[in-house]
Parts: sequence; structure tokens; C-alpha cells
Amino acid sequence: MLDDRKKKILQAIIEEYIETAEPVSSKAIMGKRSIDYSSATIRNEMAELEKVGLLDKPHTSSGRVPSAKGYRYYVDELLNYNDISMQEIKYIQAQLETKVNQIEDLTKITTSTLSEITHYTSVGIGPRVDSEDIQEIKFILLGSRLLMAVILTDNGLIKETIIKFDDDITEEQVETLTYLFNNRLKGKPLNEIDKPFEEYMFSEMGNILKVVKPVLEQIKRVLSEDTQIYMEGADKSFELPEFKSLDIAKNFVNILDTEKTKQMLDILNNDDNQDEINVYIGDENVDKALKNFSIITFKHKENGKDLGTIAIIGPTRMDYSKVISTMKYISKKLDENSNKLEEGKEDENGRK
Amino acid sequence: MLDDRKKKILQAIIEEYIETAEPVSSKAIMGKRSIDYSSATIRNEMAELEKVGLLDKPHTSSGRVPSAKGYRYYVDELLNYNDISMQEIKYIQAQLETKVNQIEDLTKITTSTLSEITHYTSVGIGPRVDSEDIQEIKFILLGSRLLMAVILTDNGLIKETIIKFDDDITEEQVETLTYLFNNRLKGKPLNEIDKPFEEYMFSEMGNILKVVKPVLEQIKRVLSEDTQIYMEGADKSFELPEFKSLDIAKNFVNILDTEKTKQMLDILNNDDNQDEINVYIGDENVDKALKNFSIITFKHKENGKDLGTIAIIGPTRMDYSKVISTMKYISKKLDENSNKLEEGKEDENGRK
DNA sequence: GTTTAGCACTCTAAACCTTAAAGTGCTAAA
DNA sequence: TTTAGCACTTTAAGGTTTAGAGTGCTAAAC
Repeated sequence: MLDDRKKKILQAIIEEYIETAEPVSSKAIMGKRSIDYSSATIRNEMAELEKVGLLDKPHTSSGRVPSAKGYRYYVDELLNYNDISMQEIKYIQAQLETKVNQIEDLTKITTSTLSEITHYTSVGIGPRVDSEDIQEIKFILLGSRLLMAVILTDNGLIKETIIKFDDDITEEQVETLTYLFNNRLKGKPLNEIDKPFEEYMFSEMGNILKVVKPVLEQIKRVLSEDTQIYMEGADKSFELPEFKSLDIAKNFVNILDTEKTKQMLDILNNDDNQDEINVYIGDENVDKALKNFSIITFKHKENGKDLGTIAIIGPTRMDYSKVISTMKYISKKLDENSNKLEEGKEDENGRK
Repeated sequence: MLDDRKKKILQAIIEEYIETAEPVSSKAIMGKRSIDYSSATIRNEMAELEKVGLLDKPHTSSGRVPSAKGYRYYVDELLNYNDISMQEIKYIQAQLETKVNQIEDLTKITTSTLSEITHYTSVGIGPRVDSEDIQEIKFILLGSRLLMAVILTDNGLIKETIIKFDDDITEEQVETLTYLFNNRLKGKPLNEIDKPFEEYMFSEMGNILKVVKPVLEQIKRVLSEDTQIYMEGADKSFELPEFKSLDIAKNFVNILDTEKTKQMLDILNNDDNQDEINVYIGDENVDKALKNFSIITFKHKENGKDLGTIAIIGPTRMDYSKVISTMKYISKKLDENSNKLEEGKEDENGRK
């Protein structure tokens, strides 16, 4: 589609622009990045690259700036996937080997590592719990009116919550509760804790109704609301030249509002795009507020099970090479580690 | 110290400035806010108020702006503590009556309510756990290598954490662990989980050393790190005119970096200032990055026990009256509610 | 046929003026 | 003691000018 020279020039322009944040002139890349043509030749090529929509011009006599389509071409066709140093690899390894007891901790560490390496703002969110299968539900009496519910899922997610009662509850009631929940829900996905289940519990278990109701309410609340979100390096973005524009800065703060980020990542999370890494450039994003930003995400998976989504959000002029290289490496490492974990798990269960 | 007319004029200037964000001229307040003097008279008074350092002038021919000292005088001497409407009172009541199962949830709700009413950015942090007394420690086996520790404190704080082991652990070991921890720590403050305690456990309990070590590590980690921080309405600040200055916006984002906010609130939290509400105006803040901001905090307390700190952070040109009135009201409501809770507790324990 | 030197043309950004408006401080009268 | 009046100061906005960067196109060179 594009001949080699055009590709080389496009790449040079995009990389120069990513580096300098200034419109790139024909002279700016002449001689550099193994572009050994006169500025006039480069100018001719630039005009054609603009004609096919890969480059933009802020005004008639200015240098060129990559368009969203240009970045897209760059990401799809021209990217260097090994833009990561030995030092960075070591740092990532060290970080990811931190012993964690819960997946959430790993999400947090991964989010901050990604931000440290790339110098962009990174957000991470836990898995959508709905679809996970319940392994066991435990109820533990912490006080005469204080009950803790612990839900364990097949892929190692642990959700715990506390329920306060207005009256005393007995060990016997807790045992009944435990039996009922596990009997009906073991092996079923979390979203089976729904209206029908609720009605079943209400109708069958009239005698412990007072206990069941707050328990169901609280569990439902925790499962729906309590997806912790991690954000790292929001301040880093503000050092970027595009944040001199007040509008962009405002937009960014708006986007990173907890609720909105959650919604955004939720959408990305549900995205059925099965690629390892997904890149949304500028107006490719559904949300119009994101038209000046790019989002790069990857899903943390283990045996096909979703363990959360981690994203980088930055200006469209983003170092895609660095970000994607880093993500690929982190993703690979997480995979390796989870395999190690998996072996451990098999031992534990004594199976296979 | 200041005569009545000066006080009235100072108050008018500060309130006008808080409202308009523009330097206030002698004419601007003439006739308004029951200031019935000519602009010349007001000008003379302004000059004197400037001389004593309560007002500033951006340049020789501009209107006046309150100095940090001016705001301080306003807060200490001139404030209206009832700047809260019936509608707002109702909203707060409704919010604070939300049934919560854990103190953290209440902190979160309070933080967001405060931000909703005042339209400023609000941050909340849980109590410093160190000094709280341990009521009980429970250990629950969730899997053959998965243990949950739950620490209950006297004032109702519940900290739970999960520990993963490399080898299987037995119910018996868990029982020993439970006995040992409770035997030595019940009624003691959380910071007794320290080196001496660790050494005692190590030396005495050699046979379960493998179990004790990771448990201690994880508990110590949770107690030291895991103070959740809540932030609401960061985007609201960006609508304020002072955020047109890039420097101020940058500074703000920097301050609201999770780690820094935590440190900041930790300092405020430890502040032995026993006032109900504490106000730090501009350069009164220790951190120089806060010189353009004011922070207003209050501690959420129950029977003298610290349950967390909630703060508003905004530009020095802040509506102190509104913020402080709202905080006072919320603080009072929290107190009332906790008394209700306390009565409930007494019933529950059957004591008193 | 491809590449490049050369040049007219365009546009921006910075520097510099000019001017109107807002506000003060001071003097002198009320 | 208060206030009207006025000279003076400063900013902010608008308008001009100019240097410089960069382009597109033409025609010559390879």
C-alpha cells in the first residue's frame, strides 16, 4: 500500500513528533533517522501522505502532525515491539515478583509498575465478578451482631464483607445460612445471587428472614459496587506539553474521576476484542471527551479467566512503541508467574 | 482591635472576593452588604486595612484582595457558622443515615457528601490504627494454604487480610495461632504487634514458625499500608478560576497524588490541635506546595477515639463560611449517630 | 523519470504601540 | 469626619509590524 520510502518517512515524522511535540518540517527529519533525501523530496512525500489522510497540517505553512489514522497505521504496521531496556526488564521482574496474597495487590503493583516505566498515567481495575464461579461461601460470626461473609471464586478471587444486624444472631442461624448458600450456589456464577435466588431464600427460609435479608443486600452491594480502581501517575501527565491547554487538562481530570474511569474501563473490559493489547486512538474512543487521548489496555488473564484490566491513558501523541512493548512484556511475565502459581495450586489440591 | 466599620468593610471585601474572584474595588462594595459610606471613605479604610496586613493589592491601581492574614482574621472573628440551608441539612441527614457496615463506608459517604454540598474537593482517610486496642483476632482457614486474619478493635474497626502459604496448614496450627495471638494481645494496642512480640513468637513457637512468619509479615503490612483514602470532586476544583493558572493546576494534581495526600492527611491527623475543626490557610500549611491552597479538616471521633480525618482542599479563596458550617453540621450529626450506635452496642453486650 | 535547488507565498508568534477603563491616593471642600 | 473631584497608575485588549519557519511549485540537474 505505501512504498518503503513513504513508510520510512511516515515513521520518522511520527517518532519525531512523539519526541518533540512540535509539528515536523521536511528539514527536521532530513539526514536523521536514515532519511537521506533532500527536503524537497521529503516535502513531496509528505504532501502525498497528507492526501491519504495519514498526516495533518495545523495551518498551510506549518510542519506536519500525525493524524489519528496516521497513528493507527504506525501502531498496526510500523511499530517496534522491543522498545524496552535490560534495566527496565529487571525492574519489572523485581516488581512482579513481590509476593502478593490477593489478586488486587497484583493489579495495584502492575498498575504502578506500568506507570513508572512509561511515565504515563496508568489505571487498573479488578475483574468483573459477575461471571465468575463461586467456590465456597463462608460466614463467620465476629460478634453477636456482626457477621462476615467471605466468597471464594474458582479463580482465586476473594471478596469479603461485613454485615451488621439489629438483633443478635445465633451460631445455628449462621450454620443454616452457610448450608443454604453453598447448597444452592456452589459452582454457580456470582450473578446467580439474583432476584430468583433471593425469592427462593425468602420463601423457604421464613424463620431466618431477618438474617437473610441484610446478608443478601450487603453481598449484592459488594459485588456490584466494590471494584477497586487503582490509578498511578496522574501527575505525570500534567508535565506533558499538551496539558498546557486548559481544555485538555480539564478533560483529563474529568475522565479520571473515579466513577467515570470505572465506567470507561468497564466498557473496555467488556469489549469482546480478543487481542492481547487493545489500542484506542483519539476519536476511535466511544467517549467524545477522549478525542484528544489514547487508551491502551490489556487484560490480565489466567487460564482464560479475567483477572482485571490495566490501561494507560495519555495524549494521542503517545509513545506507543514504549507503552506497547512494556505491556507486552508485563503481560508475558504475569502469564509466566500465574503458570507457576497454577502448578502450586495443583499441588495444593493434590490433584493432577 | 479593629473598629466595627473596619470589620464590616473587611468582611464585605472578603465575601465579595470569595464570590467574584476579582480584586474588590471601593465602589464594588459601596451600597452593598450594608456598607453605606462613600467610595472615598471605604478607600481610606482599605488603605489602613492594607497597612495592618489584612489586605493585599495585586498592583498599585487595582482593587484589594484578602491576604492569608486577612482570611485568618475572617475565619477567627467574622465567620457566620450557619451558612447552610434546610435543603442541605436534609440532604446531609439522608446521606449520613445510609446504613453502613463498616466505618470505612461511613468515611466514604461523609467525604462525598461534604464535596457535594461545598462543591470543593474532599478527601477522607481512615484512622491511624496504631493506637487502637485489639479486641480480638480471628484466624479462618479458607483453603488448605489460605488463611484469613480478622482483627477487631475496641472502637469497631475491622481489618482483615489474607495470607497465602507455600505448604498446607492444619486446623490445629490455626487454633494455636489464635490462642497465642489473643492471649498476648487482647486489650493491647495494635502497635504491640512489634519486634518484641515477633521475637517472642519466634522463640516460643518454633514448631509453627513457618506459619507465624508470613502471618506476622502480612498483618504488619496491612496495618501499616492499608489506610484507604477517599477522594471526591477533584474535577470540581478545575472549574474554579484559579485553576486557569497552569502552575496552580499542576500543584493541585501533585498534591492529590495518592501517596502525598496520605502523607499530608497523616500529618494533619497527628496534629495535636484539639479543635473541632482546623483551618490551614495558604502559607500556614507546612508543605510549601500548598501555599495557594487552604485545607480545612475535622476528625471523626467517637468517645474520644479517632475514626478518621476528613478534609476539604481548595484555593485560599474558599468559601470558609460554607465549608466550616457544613463541617460543623456533619460533625454534629456523626456524633449523634454514633451515640445512637453506642446505645445499641450497650444493649447488645447486655451491659450497663 | 526522479531528485533537488530555488523562490514566491503563507502563516504564526513575538514585539511593540495605543488606548480605554478601572481603580487608587490625595487634596480640599462640605 | 466624610466625601467630591481629579491627577496619576496600571492593566488588558486590540491593532501593527516584522522576522522566521515552512510550504508548494517550477525548472534545472542527475
